[in-house]
Amino acid sequence: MTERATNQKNAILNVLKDAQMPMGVSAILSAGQKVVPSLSQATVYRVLKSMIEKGIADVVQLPGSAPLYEMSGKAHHHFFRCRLCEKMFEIAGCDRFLHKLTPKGFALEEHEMFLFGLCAACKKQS
Amino acid sequence: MTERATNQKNAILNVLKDAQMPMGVSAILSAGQKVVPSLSQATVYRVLKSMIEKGIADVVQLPGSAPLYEMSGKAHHHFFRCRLCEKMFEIAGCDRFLHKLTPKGFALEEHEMFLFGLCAACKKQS
DNA sequence: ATAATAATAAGAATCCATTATCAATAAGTC
DNA sequence: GACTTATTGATAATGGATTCTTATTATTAT
Repeated sequence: MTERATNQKNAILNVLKDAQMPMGVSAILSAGQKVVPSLSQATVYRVLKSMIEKGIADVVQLPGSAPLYEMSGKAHHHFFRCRLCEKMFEIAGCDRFLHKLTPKGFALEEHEMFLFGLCAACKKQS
Repeated sequence: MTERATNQKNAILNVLKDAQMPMGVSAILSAGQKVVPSLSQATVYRVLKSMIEKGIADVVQLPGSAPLYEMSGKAHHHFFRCRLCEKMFEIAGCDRFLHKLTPKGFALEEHEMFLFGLCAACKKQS
């Protein structure tokens, strides 16, 4: 038989679609359980894996943390994470800078970049 | 009593001093065992931890990999890792670019950056 | 040299993220 | 509705990195 549509898959898909930032497995699990209370961690891992294989979702690897997940299809971007509220903000426009940093004769193929600090809201309060 | 000088500590220190790039625990262990054959993994962890606390060594966290270690005291820098020979090359001069990417009102405090691709030598051969 | 004890080696234990197992459940076909 | 089997839930198992334990070794003060 072919692949089946399930409430669990839909729940996880919608969680990621509604997310304002990349989410980790445990956050996806909690959010998904609000829709499908029985949702289990194993299913989150299974469904995420399948979504990534299909190209529906992408992995975001922060240094020293477990991977986060987001819907794919966004333009290339990076993240600024606020140290206080922990929100993540998308950053674009890296490429024109990075090539200038690449040594002569080198071929730049991929890159990772993360900015950390205070977002505008948290900066005001401090 | 006070801290003692040991061959193990010296070996690990020298391994890091001689290193041309950040090293992982297992690489440090192998290199150290050439000087002190009995050197154990636990000691590498213990000594590295102590070196970091003292500010002698720094941790380099690549996304999705175990941490690497290097001597501290270097000017701020990042790395370009060649996908073929796996060597790492230091990259400097990021700051002037990164502030331009930071949104208005945000305070940029820290950042991580990694470049991947081909180094000049490997690019020639391919 | 000797004694006191910091440091080590070896391996067991822990921790965390992820994967595997398998009986129970439920989507899709008839 | 009944059947086939993909999917799930619960939990055990795994893998890798790191820390703990303990008897042994080796540094340093005396």
